[in-house]
Amino acid sequence: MGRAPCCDKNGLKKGPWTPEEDHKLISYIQQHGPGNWRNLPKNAALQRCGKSCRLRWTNYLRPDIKRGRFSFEEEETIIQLHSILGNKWSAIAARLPGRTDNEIKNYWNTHIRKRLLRNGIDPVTHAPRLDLLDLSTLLRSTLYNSSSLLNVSNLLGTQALLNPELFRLVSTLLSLKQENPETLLQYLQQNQLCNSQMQNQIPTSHLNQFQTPVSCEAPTCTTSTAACAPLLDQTQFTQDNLEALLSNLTNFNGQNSQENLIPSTLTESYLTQPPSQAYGGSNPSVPVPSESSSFQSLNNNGNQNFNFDSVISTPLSSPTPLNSSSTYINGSTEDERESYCSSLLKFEIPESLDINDFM
DNA sequence: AAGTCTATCAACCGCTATTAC
DNA sequence: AGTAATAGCGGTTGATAGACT
Repeated sequence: MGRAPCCDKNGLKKGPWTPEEDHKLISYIQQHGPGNWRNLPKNAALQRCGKSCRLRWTNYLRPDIKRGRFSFEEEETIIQLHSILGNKWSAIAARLPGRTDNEIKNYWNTHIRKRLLRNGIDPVTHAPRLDLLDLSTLLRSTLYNSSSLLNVSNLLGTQALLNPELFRLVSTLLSLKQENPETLLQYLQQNQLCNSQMQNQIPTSHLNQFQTPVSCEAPTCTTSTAACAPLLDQTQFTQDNLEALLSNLTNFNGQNSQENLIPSTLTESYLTQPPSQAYGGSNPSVPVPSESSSFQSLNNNGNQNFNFDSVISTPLSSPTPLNSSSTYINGSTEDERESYCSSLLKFEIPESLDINDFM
């Protein structure tokens, strides 16, 4: 137990301040200045504790407090400072003249935090959330790399966060594809891409998908039990097959947790990426994400209709530097802010995705 | 129109750091 | 140096307004 609340003593008043109380407090501080909060209530004839008076003054009555909506620049500053300082609201407030730590904290919790989550960013680490990522985008990029050099190193940044079995499998497939597609085919046939572990982890519907030549469309959910049947007929083997296979093998992140190949402990982890890289932009403190940090929206169904084309485009530069003069604009709509921040954050999660699950 | 839900934010609580004695 | 009081901070709560059904 900590110290007893000061306001419990002497039956001091709690709760919202009345205009009369505000007037008393303002008048007293105008005459004597702030400070000596312990004696202030008595001297100002207020039935409040000093702590309450200090809070009321610093958070609400101070003449230099800026009221009203946060500008884009203020919002951007808060995000950037938070990525560096964390929940050091007073330190952040010190960089935002006229804003109080309490106000910034409230604004963070009610607006920015939710927006970051909606855009696939963890508000604590400022890194993309692994459980919102689409690894198939990464793999597809590698698969279609015109240089034809297998760039597994692109994957290394995420390797540590993937199921090791999955990563090994994908790496092997890509390696074989690079060396010789026929070798890859043999590998697929020999392993049937369905060892005991994979049988348990890959839904039947996803495996069955590869019994058809072109598989980039929505998987057909069948009740077939032939999960371990040969996945590919030699005559059917195409790059599309491989792509679809990879996409499905790596597309479980957005699905229900029972089918998730990523260990549950890792779904609470994040990419090992410097915090500010999640945002992009020209500001040195906001590096542009690499190709490997493209992300894909989860579709409305959450799992079935997989769409490569929803990959988020190359990041834009931050529209304004951190300390630029204000481009806005109090009074803009939430949608406009959303749009602004979406471009700032570079990738987004559909509204239909229930971000409350991640809060 | 009434009831319910949701978002917001002022204010409080509990803890740590700092200061005074 | 040790102790108590005070200041300050961050997390949380709860009242309320507005949106939704």
